[in-house]
Amino acid sequence: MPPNLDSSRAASSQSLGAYLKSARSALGLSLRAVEERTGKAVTNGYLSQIESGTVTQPSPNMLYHLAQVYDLDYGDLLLRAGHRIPHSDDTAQRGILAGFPMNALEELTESERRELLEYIAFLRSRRASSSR
Amino acid sequence: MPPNLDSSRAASSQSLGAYLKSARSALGLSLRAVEERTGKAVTNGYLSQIESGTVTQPSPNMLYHLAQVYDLDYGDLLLRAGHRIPHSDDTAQRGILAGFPMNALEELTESERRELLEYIAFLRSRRASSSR
DNA sequence: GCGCAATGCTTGCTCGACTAAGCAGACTCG
DNA sequence: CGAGTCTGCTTAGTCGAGCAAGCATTGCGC
Repeated sequence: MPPNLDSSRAASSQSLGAYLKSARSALGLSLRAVEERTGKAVTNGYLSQIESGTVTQPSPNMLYHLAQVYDLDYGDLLLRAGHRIPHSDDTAQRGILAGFPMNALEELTESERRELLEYIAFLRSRRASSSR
Repeated sequence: MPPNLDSSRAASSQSLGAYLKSARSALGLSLRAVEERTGKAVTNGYLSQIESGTVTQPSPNMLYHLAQVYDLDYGDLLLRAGHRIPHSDDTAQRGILAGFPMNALEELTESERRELLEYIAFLRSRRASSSR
């Protein structure tokens, strides 16, 4: 559960780093553990910069990954980073979860899920080494 | 109301510039007129870059100003620019299905996704053969 | 014709997000 | 005592957003 759901008028920009740091230590995760769980989307060095305030306004995408790992409210993080968030009404957001048969995942056990994540990480790392 | 509310299956990255350009010409505004109405937040040169596709991912703040001037849906612009938007109703939760961070799936390519499905099939078959 | 303002557009530059690679220190195990 | 690993952290460098200032063209009134 996100400790803070207030959202309208968040605690401005200053606290983002500290907020994320406390969230991480609350989960007892190392910088590299977080990097791992974001699928390398957020590197440990960069996370260190965010927490120390060297980087003050991470991109929405970065914040999204962190929100997932820490189980925090994404919109709240956006606000803390100084981004505007859309006025809530409906909003579509349809095609984002690229057509993937999600029910295929539901039956998996914990350990299987973990294996799967490792496999995804493998896919990602394989691609990372080839392109770019 | 935004002239275009279709949005399910957002055409993502490529169309943002053209979309904004048509929105502007629909209002009969010049680049500098828009710059003026955003309070200089979006300069005419930069807007030209966005419309031509030279800049592909303007920051949320820029998009917000444009949404204001053109009277477009801010969240929709965010999506078209490739930003994630918060699931407003409640919490991130949505991103995790059965304890599985779906965000891990989103960046995969078609072929990778297919590989992944095969791997899931393998997990399932392995379990089936053991017992249960 | 000559200005002159307004149009869209380009271009050199700054600045900050972000990466990749490394660092020193703390800890464990042989 | 190493050798290895894990921790947080730093730093040189790349990349792209965003700006200031200019460009060429069009169209107006004189």
